[in-house]
Amino acid sequence: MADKQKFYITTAISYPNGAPHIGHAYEIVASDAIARFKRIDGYDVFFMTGTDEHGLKIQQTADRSGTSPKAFVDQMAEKFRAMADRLDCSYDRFIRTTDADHLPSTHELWRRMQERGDIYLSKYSGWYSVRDEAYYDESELTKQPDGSWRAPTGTPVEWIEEESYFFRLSAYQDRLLDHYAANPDFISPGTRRNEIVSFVKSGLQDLSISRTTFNWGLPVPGDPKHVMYVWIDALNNYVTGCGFPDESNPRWRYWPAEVHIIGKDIVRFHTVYWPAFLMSAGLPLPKQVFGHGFLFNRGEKMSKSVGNVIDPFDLADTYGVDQLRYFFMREVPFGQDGNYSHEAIVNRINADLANDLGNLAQRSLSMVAKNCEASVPSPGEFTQADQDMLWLADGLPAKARAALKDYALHTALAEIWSVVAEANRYFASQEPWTLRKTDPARMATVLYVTAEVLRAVGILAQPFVPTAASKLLDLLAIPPEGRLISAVGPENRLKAGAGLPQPAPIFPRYVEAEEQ
RNA sequence: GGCGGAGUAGCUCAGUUGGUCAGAGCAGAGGAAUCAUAAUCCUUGUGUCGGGGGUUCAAAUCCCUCCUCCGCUACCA
Repeated sequence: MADKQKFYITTAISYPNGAPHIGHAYEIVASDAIARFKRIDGYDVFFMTGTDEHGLKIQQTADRSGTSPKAFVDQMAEKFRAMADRLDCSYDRFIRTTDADHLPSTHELWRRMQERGDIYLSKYSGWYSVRDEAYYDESELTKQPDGSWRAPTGTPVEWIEEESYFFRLSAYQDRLLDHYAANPDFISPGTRRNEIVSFVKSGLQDLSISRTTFNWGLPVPGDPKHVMYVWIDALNNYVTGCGFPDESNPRWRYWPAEVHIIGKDIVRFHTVYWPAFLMSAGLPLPKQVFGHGFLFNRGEKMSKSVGNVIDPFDLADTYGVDQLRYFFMREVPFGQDGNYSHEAIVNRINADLANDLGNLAQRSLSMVAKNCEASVPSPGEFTQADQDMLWLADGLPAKARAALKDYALHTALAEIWSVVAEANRYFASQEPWTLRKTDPARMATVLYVTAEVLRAVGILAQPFVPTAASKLLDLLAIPPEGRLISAVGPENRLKAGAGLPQPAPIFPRYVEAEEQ
């Protein structure tokens, strides 16, 4: 296994200006499922997530709460890490842009871009709204009766000139377009790709990459009154995590990343700025950037004013971690926006998890426990129905891999659960409870086939519902080494006679509190 | 305004290169069974495939046009 293929996957690093919300949870859970899938599919996976801790807003929030920026982010980063842990996310590194190794790494990136001649000192000027912390184009402004100007948000603006370092982004327009053309999958899904191509074609301006108006950030090498502006600092985390610039670091081999999983709102930064920075620094580009959609609460964007902000910890407590993970990934086509509601989550939990899979495991394994001496039953000759059922289960790895190739997590789950549905049909049509009295040998075969299907389903379900899937595999007495995707299929069938533990439910039904 | 995407059963959506493509899941209705977490199985959809026009022997699937919704259109992440 020394020649395992590597797979490096990242989430965006979160800005810990406020508590983690459902969007953060969604992104990391999906990324985790991909990472877990690749691991059990034989890849050498490096999965990184973390927090982006510099910038004006953090500094201001820290000021407001009467603490230092560092103390503030220390506390906030812990919440994000705790969320990742609570959601069973198997990150290999939780990176923080305040980590000690991020400064030398980012300095080196800067130095290389500077060496390339892509960084120059100039003045950044424009209409700035202090309240919005944003610059606006003159065309966006409206004149007030008193002659002053207002931003589209209604806040006052003033003309600001600020010394700033610039990155020669304009020089990369053609190279970026060439790269998009040569690597059609670089930006995914396709609709995001269209937007970016169109944006780059419309022309690129150089990018302001330093600020002097605040100091909570990484200093610019050789000019410490400047701090590096967000994107240099933030995006660079992806190579810092691999040990950059130390190419002898054992993790350096993970770069370039196979995929950056990010929200659709930051696609541009990851598909225009980031590759341009890397080209400038002479580093290889990530293979793909995948922009997922957003989750809305009954069609409404989550916002504090509407009061529909949902705490991921509460969701996990209410529904269960596996259940929440399953809902996120099954309900929404990955890459598109989706909705969540209590009803939708409960429906998925009860219909798919408790009824379809949980109950299938329970009804079949309890028959095994009662009628087959609590061990894997001995199958007789397989009928056509048995064969068809087994073939469906055996075909799951190929289908799941095909779906994962495009990160179509919802499709992978649909494929797995279609086998579960077929297994319920098989079980009902074979009526093992009748065979128990009329033809016990045939009953054993049916139970064996069903157990085999559960084995395949359990293996494939691990990335999505890790705890429950592992419980299911425990019930089938599958050893750790038998839980890889490669173990699905005829070569590794359950061994008749192997002892099995007492079956126990793997997915409880969700019962409304008032009904209990 | 420009560029792009989408409008298919109550809901969420599949529908490759035009010819069982009019579908799936959920919800609803009826029935069967009782191994099981009152779970499961079977049966059940007359939908103008957004409107109109056109190409074709044949279009949800190609072309034109109109309507509606959405995304992007740079330094807020």
